Formats: sequence, structure tokens, C-alpha cells
Amino acid sequence: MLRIFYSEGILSCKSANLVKIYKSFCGFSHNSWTQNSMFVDRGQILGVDYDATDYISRLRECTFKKSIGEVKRIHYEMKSSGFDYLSFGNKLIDAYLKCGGIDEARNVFDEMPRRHIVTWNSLISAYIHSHRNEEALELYQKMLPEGVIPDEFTFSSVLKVFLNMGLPHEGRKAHGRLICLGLEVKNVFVGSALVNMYSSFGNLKNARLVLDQIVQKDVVLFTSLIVGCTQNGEDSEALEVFVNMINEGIKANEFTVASVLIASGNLAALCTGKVIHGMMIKFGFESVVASQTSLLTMYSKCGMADDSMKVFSQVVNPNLVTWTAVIAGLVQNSREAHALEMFCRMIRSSVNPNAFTISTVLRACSGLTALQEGNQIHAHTIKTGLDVSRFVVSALLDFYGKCGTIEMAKCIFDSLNEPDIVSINSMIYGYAQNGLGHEAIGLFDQITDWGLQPNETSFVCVLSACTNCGLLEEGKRIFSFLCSNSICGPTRDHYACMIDLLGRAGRLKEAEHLITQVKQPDLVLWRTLLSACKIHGDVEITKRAEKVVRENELVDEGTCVLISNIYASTGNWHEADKMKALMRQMKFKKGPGLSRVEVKWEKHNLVAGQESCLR
DNA sequence: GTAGGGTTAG
Repeated sequence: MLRIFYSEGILSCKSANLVKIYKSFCGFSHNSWTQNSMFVDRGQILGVDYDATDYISRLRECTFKKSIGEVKRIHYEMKSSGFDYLSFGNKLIDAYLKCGGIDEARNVFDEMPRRHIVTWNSLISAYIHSHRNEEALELYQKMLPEGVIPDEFTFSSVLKVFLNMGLPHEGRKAHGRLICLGLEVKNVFVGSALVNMYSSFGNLKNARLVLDQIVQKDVVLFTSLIVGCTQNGEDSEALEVFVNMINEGIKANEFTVASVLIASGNLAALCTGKVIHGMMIKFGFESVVASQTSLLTMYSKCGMADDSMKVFSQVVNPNLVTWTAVIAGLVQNSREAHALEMFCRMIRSSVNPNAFTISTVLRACSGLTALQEGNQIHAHTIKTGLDVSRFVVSALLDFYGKCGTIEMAKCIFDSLNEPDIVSINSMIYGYAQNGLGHEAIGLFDQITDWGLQPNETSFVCVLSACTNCGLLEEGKRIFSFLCSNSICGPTRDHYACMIDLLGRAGRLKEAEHLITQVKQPDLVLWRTLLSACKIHGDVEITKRAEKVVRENELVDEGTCVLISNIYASTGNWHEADKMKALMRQMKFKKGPGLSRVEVKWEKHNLVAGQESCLR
């Protein structure tokens, strides 16, 4: 073994020169020596070692082959031959990490007396990619006490830890440290990580401030903010940021396009969506699966189910997400039967559903009250273990509640160790739909026992239960609780429930008074009141409601039919005729009423005016 | 030798 160490005196020597000196000394040919086998740190040559050449080239081979076993063998050889392998610990760690041996890498790391910043960063990054946030944080917190100052590489990855662990305060502290180190505005990688962290914590203002300060902005930085906006429901702002990016001369890529398509879909902005579709074609992202998925979602959210299907038909290899997106799009557009067909096609093409897919397909079953299909899907979730997913649970509760098999819903609900608020809401709504008002109220009152708070939906569900079961006093109690607490104010839906409850109970004047408390009452509220007028034959309030609805140009087909029916049922034929004339004038045509039932696993549509095949 | 952004669901 030939070993030469240089420490003092030669540090100012250029590494290339040293290589030349070394080569001439050993008589090596030009190709047999690489700089990798020298102890070089930031341009300073600490030493060279003959054996290292061999070890390093073998380690490099392992990283290509991803063979952790081979890395372990080399590690053992280095150690047992008495070789100073810890001086090459960074190479060994690098090889271990590239082969997925994170714990082995950590062991080497812990043995090393001095570690290079790159080694720290590599290990932190590997921990984050393996979702081992606690260990990444522990390492980051050890850096300063060990005299290692985190750099821009450290921050660009470690900020994600604060996000993943829900530590906004720590994230802000790290941002402060970045400012102290003067790294804040210089590095666009750090900028994107900060934008991502702030927007995921719901702090769009800070995300925007960070973006504005970055000197050399790039497409990733802008995309981070666009995504942040869409995830915080600020879709218009997402589109504004996109326009700013284009104006700054930065070209969109497939990531950006996918994000702005989501924003367009959420806004149901078909024209914008089409422009972006055009850009997709122009830039050549037309065949990127994720972009295609966003595109078809945009079309379905804009109500263009056929266009969505057309996009889907052009996807060469639809993945699970694409299949789920197209199924969800069909459900959103009330094409549940088609959605189930597509689900079957998905299964036939050997794509296995996940919790997203199952909850979507269960929604289709709920819409069709397709008990048999839903049961099959439930069985599938038990077999595959997907039944523990909270999304699947709430979809199952909705499904069984909707199909009238409330015992099944209760059975699932009771089996939950820790129900979340969405499952509880689904169960309350299930009770509401099945006329079990007291059970619904009982469960609502129990929410705080689980250490949870009722949310907006909880109130809608429990008030619906009161309405369906005619529980006026209980409904009033819950509504006044809603108005007095600070969890959420009454929304339009809450008013609608309350107006419905009062109206059905014959308290029409109180219901009418409640509408006047709403800032801009919409047609849903007026129709709720009118429905109550129909039950109780109240022509006086009908006339007042009709006047407001027509003055505010809120009137639609269903409302006209409702008003006309109220007049007809109370013998006000003249008023009823006037309403029908208005409908003709507005070219409204009433479609036949339709009910769907399932008898002995057979589905039947019962259409008003048509003879039924059911006897 | 180490770093940042995208597709589906209640």
C-alpha cells in the first residue's frame, strides 16, 4: 500500500499540479489516475491514497447497479483492511444513499469525525424523501452546535420538514436565519421552498412577498405560487400570477399548465381553460399524462363532460389518477351510470382502484341508489384494506344512508375508533335522510365528546334532520347556538334549512322574516319559502315572494312551475294561467317527473305519465 | 457530491 499525505506547506499548490507531481512520482500512465482518489476539500489537497482509486470506482459501479449488498461488502473490506475509510465517508454515504441504504449511511455519518456540509445535506434530503421528517429535523438542529453552518442546499430541502410536520413557527425561524445569512433573495431554490411552505400553511401574503423579492425568478418559483393560490381557493389570483409570469418573459412548462388548468376548472372559466388547452398543444405538452388529467378535469368542472371524455380518449396510457379523474368528472356531471361503466373498464385494464377511486365510485352508486354495486364495492374495500380510509368511510356512510340501509351505516360508524368530523357529518346526514331526527341530534350533541368542533356542514346536516322530522324547537335551539358561537356564522345553507323547517311547520311569517335577515337572498331561499307556501296554501306570501323573485330576475323554470301549482291548488286559476303564460314567453318546458327504484336487483325508472312495468 | 413546483376524492 502506497500512501502519501500532504498537509501543511502544499495547500497552496494547485490540485492539477499536485496530480502531475504525484503521477511522475509513481510513474502512472495518464489514465490510471483520477482526482477522486485524492483527499481534496474546497480546492485544498489533503492527501492521496493509492487504494482509494479502486474503492471509489467500485462504489461508483454499485450506485449504477443500485446494489446495496455490494456497497456493504466494499464497506467491510475498507474497514477490515485497516484503510482510513472514514476519510472517504462521504463517498460511502453517497453510495449507500443512492442504493436506498439510509440507515447504513447514517451509521457511517455518525462514525465520521468531520463531515462535509454536502454529506449533511445529502442525508437530510434522503430523510425527507423517505418521509422521515423527525430524523431530518434532528440532523438540521445538530448542524450549528457542531459548527456547521446550513447553506442554501440545506434550507431548500429542510423547509419541507417544517411543512410536513406542521411547524409554521419553526419555518418562520428558519426564514429569519436565511435572512441573517443573506441567502433569502439570492437563491431561487430556497425561494420556491419558502413559497411552497408559506402557501401550504395558508399564508399566501408571505408567499407572494418572498416571490417578489427573489432576484432571478424562474418557472418553478412562479408555479409554486400558482399551486399555492389554487390550494387556498384563490383561483383568480392563480391566473393573475400566471399572467405576470408570462409578462416577465418566463415560459410555462407542463407543471405550470397543469396548475392553471385546475384554477380555470375551479372557476368554471371555460374560455381561459380553452386558451390554456391551446398553449398546451403549442408547447407540446399535449401528451403529458398529468397535464391531460388536469385538462379533462377542467372540462368536466366546466360542465363539458363530452369534451372531457374526448380528452380521455386521447390519453394513450391512462394511469390510476387519470381514470379516477374521468370517473369523478362523469359523477359531477350527473352521468353516474357512465361513471360505473368507466370504472368497470378501468378494472378490466388491470388498473387497481385506490381510496380516491372508491370514494368517487361510491358517490356514483349513491346517485343511482345502486345498492348491489355499492355492496360489491364495499366488499372490495374490505378485501383490499381500503375500508379504513377516511374518504372511503364517509363515502360508504353517505352511500348506505342514501340507500336507506341506515343500520349498515351505523355498523360502519360504530366500528370507527376515532371518527373524524366528516364521518360524523355523514352519519348525521344519514340519520336525517332516514327520518331519525333524535339520533341525528344526539350524535351532533356528542361531537365535542370526541374533542372535535362541529363545522358548517355539521350544522347543515343536523338542521336538515330537524326539518325532515319536524323537530321545530330543537332546530331553533341549534340555529340560535349557531348564531351565538364563534365557530362559523350562519351561511345561506343554514338559513335555507331554517326557512324550510319554519315553513314546513307552518310558521310562514317567521320564515319570511328570516329571509329578510339574509343580505342577498338567492333563489334557493325563495323556493324553499315557496315550497312551504305550497304545503300550507299561503297565497299571500306566494304573491310577495313572486314579486321579489321576478323583480330581481331570479326566476327559473322550477320556480315558475312551483308558483303556478300553488295558485292552481288554491283555486287561483287566473294567477296560475298568468304564470303559465310567462313560462311560454320564457320558452320554459317542463320535463316529466322521474323516480328511480331498484326491485329484486332490477332497476326501474318511473316516469310521470308513463305506464310502469312494476305491478 | 447535496436543493425547489404538477394530475384524482369527503
